[in-house]
Amino acid sequence: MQTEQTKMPASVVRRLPKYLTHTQRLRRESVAWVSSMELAEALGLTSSTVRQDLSHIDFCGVSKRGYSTAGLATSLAEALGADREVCVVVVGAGNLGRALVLHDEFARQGFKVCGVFDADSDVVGEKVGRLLVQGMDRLPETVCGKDVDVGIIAVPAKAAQEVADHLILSGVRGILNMTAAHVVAPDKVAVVDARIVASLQELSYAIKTQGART
Amino acid sequence: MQTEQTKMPASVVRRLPKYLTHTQRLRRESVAWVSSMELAEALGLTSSTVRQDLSHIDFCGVSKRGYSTAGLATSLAEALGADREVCVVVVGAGNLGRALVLHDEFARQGFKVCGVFDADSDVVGEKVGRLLVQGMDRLPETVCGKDVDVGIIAVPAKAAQEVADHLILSGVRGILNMTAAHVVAPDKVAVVDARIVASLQELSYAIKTQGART
DNA sequence: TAGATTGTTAATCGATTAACAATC
DNA sequence: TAGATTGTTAATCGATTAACAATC
Repeated sequence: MQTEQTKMPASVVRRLPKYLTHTQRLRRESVAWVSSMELAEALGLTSSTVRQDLSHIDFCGVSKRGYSTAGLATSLAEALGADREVCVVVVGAGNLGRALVLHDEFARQGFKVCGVFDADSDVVGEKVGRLLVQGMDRLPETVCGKDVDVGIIAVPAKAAQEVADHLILSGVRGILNMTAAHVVAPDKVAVVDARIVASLQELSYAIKTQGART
Repeated sequence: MQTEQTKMPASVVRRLPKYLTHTQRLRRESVAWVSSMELAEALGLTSSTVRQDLSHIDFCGVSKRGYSTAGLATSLAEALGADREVCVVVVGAGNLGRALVLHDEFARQGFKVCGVFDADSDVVGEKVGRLLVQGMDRLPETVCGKDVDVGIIAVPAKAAQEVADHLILSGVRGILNMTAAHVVAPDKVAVVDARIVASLQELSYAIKTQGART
């Protein structure tokens, strides 16, 4: 059981969203209890890994019954910081950027898109959902004024670092990088890569080696 | 140096796209040689990890000079299967699906979108770029007829498994899952999660614990 | 040549799995 | 109660890092 001061291992943090998503679904289906074995089965893990992972959050299971889905969902959300609204901005109003602004799943999981920006003055002023595309010069005031924690980079790869630098100067504390480029940031700004093309390349490798010995 | 029969560790495969992207960029910038230290520096790794990783591909560096960017890019592409065109289909013609169909980066890295599908008959027939949205019943013939290796799931999370089952039956060998739901597939079909929302939740955790001891 | 950098072996570190006492 | 399931400790496994001989 985790005291608020220590960080969980990254490997554990990366699995927590899966537990959360699945537990929320069980709740919607009115399932009240779930065991480590059932979670493992559903998510392709071992029950041992599940119990180890859940021992990091501030929540206890019950012998012979497992974990209450209500309590588990709440604790997981709290552990991840998914119990509060997180404001994000999207930089890049191309196809991908627009899709992210309009992505329903974000709002449903507590991520609110508070602004969309583009360097191209031709698209500045266009409407994306309820938002207007703004010029990059407006980024700092939006980040400060609306308490934006996260910036999403959805521009061509070659502009990724430049956009990251803008976001960092504007004061975001986390960056979601949708490009294939590596982005450098100071320690105080967390960077996570979404790696869409890289994921396809992983698949390409997996397909190529299907049948080869492990 | 890797013989074609053994698979590389997943941890290595996940880093190869980063080496490839960076090396391609160096080539564009007319940089002919790169050392393991330079690669490590640029990508946030150690030079030891870089040398270990590159020892898995069929390519040798040169003492005192490092790796030829031309040779490295070619070998990495070959190792990943990125030297041939991979046909993909996108299932889901919502905002995200459409954005992926139109995503320039795919074509540039050798992924060709050969079809886009949706279960909603209202959007079937609409145009996305040069493609028409097709009904789900057309999926099997497209996958077979056009030798499609990969299906991308870009539908609401609750329909993810159903779409995965369609793709599997149609004969794809890999699935890129853009939803938060876990997707189950037989061993012969590789699944990679893009985890956009999960990545935001990772960031949310990182932000929440910024300043906490590691 | 001297010095820099590779490829590889050995050491360390961390993550996963197994095992089991505690418990409801 | 008996049996199932947790939380945790110990064992295993794999990934990363360090070290260094070989080499250009």
